[in-house]
Amino acid sequence: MARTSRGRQKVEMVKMVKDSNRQVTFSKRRSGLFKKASELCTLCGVEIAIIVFSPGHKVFSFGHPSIQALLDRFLARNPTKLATSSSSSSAHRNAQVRELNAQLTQVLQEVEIEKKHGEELNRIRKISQSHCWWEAPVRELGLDQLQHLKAALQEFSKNISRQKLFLQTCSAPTPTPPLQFFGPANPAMATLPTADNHLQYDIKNINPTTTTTNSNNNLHLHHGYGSGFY
Amino acid sequence: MARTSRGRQKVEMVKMVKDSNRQVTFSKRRSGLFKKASELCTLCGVEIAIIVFSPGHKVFSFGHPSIQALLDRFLARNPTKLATSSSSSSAHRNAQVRELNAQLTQVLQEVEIEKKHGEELNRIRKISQSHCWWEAPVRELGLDQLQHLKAALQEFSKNISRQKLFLQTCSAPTPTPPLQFFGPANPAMATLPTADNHLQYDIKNINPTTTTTNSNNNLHLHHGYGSGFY
DNA sequence: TCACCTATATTTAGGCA
DNA sequence: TTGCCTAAATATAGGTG
Repeated sequence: MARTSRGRQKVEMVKMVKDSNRQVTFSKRRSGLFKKASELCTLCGVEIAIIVFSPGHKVFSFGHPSIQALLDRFLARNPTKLATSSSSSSAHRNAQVRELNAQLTQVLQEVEIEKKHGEELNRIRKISQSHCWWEAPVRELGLDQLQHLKAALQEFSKNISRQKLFLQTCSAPTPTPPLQFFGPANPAMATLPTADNHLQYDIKNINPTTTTTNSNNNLHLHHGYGSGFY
Repeated sequence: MARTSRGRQKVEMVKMVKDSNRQVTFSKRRSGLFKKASELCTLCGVEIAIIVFSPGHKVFSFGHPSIQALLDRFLARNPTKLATSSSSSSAHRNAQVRELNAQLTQVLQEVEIEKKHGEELNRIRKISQSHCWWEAPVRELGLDQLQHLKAALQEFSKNISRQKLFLQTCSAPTPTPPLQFFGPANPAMATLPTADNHLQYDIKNINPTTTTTNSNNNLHLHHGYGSGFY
């Protein structure tokens, strides 16, 4: 087995840059957090409420025995000083809310567009990289690829030599010779593999022993939690 | 000293019977929970509020950026049927407006980030293309570049041959031979870009870490939390 | 209650399905 | 999104001061 996993990686305590990563990490760690909370509930018989506003504008909450009850108790102890200024008329108020809603919708659309843009660029970059697979360390290429590569490069080398001779002979601003690097003109190149069959060497990992940790679960039942409304 | 510690013991997920143990465990696990929460805040840029009623009838709370704000937002989304409905309508209204404002601000920030991201990707792409000049048709290359390229590729060709031989000799799943394509050994290649200077922009490593856990370091600053009043 | 120690028990990052 | 996998990073039980 060719070292399938590098195991858990250390991660800097900085906001994760990549959106997908952040999402996955959020998901995993949120469930971890809620699990810890539920364990604390059962082990120590305490009451806990957790509210999380996700990056995706969702609300997740955990509460034992009930969020509402806990919030009520908490608010009773720490009276909120909600701004009861009642500054403007009801109509004005409604207008404000509608305005904010409109802005929010619009901006959310912008976010969507920008995200698509970003993903598109990432995609392009990835393609561009896979197009440049020979840039990767040789050790990552398969034997077939290496043979192809060798043949192609020798052919190419000859072409280059000719080209160089041609240029030296002419000594004039290059008049666009009929040569292309990796163009379809070169049959050796036409069959070059693309970067994604690296894994030929992988040995199928068949692990009959299901001794892995996950067979016995649900020791600690999660006290009802779920995403909030809206 | 004979066996000072038996290490961490497994504990049943039931309420701990011994009072002192329960206290200690509560203390430890509460701080662990808050730490996890703060990590989640930092890593994923989310907002979290936690309220814990301890077995000793105390209240501990964690909140980033502020419990009050988070509770307001939560209550704005999940209208409570609090008995104290006296000022409820106006207060609730205010909470709603604040919620919308908060969302709006957050989303505007995201737009900014996404835009920067997009620009950054464009920039990288441009650089990457200019660095990948050998990908372009040969006709577009200058003499210097061609000579460079020829030398580099011939060297590479030799590497490939060696590599191939190695593989044929071994006939075993490649145990990572000590050969690299663009290693520093080849001076012609030394100036060629390696594929991984794309991401420089997101490496802001500010970590004065002292890795030992003992030194009481605030690596991940806990967004102000502490015991609530009473 | 908190800090520190050791030796384990858990969690989880990054890949993959 | 969720679940599974591996290997490494953390958390933490139990003990001591």
